[in-house]
Amino acid sequence: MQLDELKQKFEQFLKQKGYKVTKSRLELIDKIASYGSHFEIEQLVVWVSNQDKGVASRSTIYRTVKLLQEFGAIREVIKLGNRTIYEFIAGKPHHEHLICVKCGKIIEFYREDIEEIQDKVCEEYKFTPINHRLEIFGVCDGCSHSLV
Amino acid sequence: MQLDELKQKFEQFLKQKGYKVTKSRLELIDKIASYGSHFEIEQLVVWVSNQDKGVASRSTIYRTVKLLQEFGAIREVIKLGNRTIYEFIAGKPHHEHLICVKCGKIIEFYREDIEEIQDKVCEEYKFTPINHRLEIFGVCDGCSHSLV
DNA sequence: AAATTATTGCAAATGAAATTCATTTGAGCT
DNA sequence: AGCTCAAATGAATTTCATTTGCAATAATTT
Repeated sequence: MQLDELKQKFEQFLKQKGYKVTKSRLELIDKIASYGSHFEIEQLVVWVSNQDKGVASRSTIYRTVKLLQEFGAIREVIKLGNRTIYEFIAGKPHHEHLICVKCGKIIEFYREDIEEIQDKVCEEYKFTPINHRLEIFGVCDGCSHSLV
Repeated sequence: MQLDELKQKFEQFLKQKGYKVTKSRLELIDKIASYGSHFEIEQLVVWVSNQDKGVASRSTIYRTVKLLQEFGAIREVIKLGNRTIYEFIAGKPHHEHLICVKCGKIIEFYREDIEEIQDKVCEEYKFTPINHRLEIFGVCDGCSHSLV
């Protein structure tokens, strides 16, 4: 999906919810999209506030991230200790994560068969799934060869 | 595994690490074991402090939960928002969770095939897994019939 | 039993996230 | 364009879970 298209959809979403289309909100989509796929809010705050003009304050960033989650462009993907890592998922197919506990590297993968098994499990328990998250913590190839 | 056996192993663990075997530590294992399989630290703090004698203070509980994680008797299983739900896993086989977002009910399940697929994925990425967590959020059978 | 070292409990500090509130801005209306 | 009003913003403050510093205490070591 094109970023412009996404922004249009976000505008629609906002209007439909009775929210307002503001500069901050639209600019934040840009910023988040160009930040890279995974981010933590506090990093984003620092990064955004170091940019030319103040796109948005810390509170607005927190609020907008929530909105974007509601909209579905963003997802909380990794929760490790007290850190929350978000991911920009707009238009991206669903996937899971391998997280290197040494260097923090994040590897994405997708397995249709895991999805299918989950569906079966949910059916079995008459459970209606909304979303899921599979986090595999471990050591990546690079780190397993390093001596540190 | 018997609780006494577990406590013995925990003592060994402490000694081997150069930590001390204290009353609080041993009593906290008892308390956690009898609390039920899933718990949040704050609940535990309240529950424990309402018991006869003060087994341990809030800080000691936090510190001991960390120790027990290191020892392997406890695991952080669900992270939702800013809540962390722990599980007493000593001697329990590995499993994943379905979490009802309406009533908070937690259903455990285990699928050998999911484990196998994960191993394959890790092999593919030359990733050495340490642990993993699959959380499926959704609505349980009971809640999907309720009108609330 | 004295010496050594880790643990405890309290209070204070931390840090992420939410919230308050005065001010500003967007959207609809004329 | 100007008016109105509800919603959004920014700055500061608060909340809440978790962590930490430190003096007192308890567990090991000798």
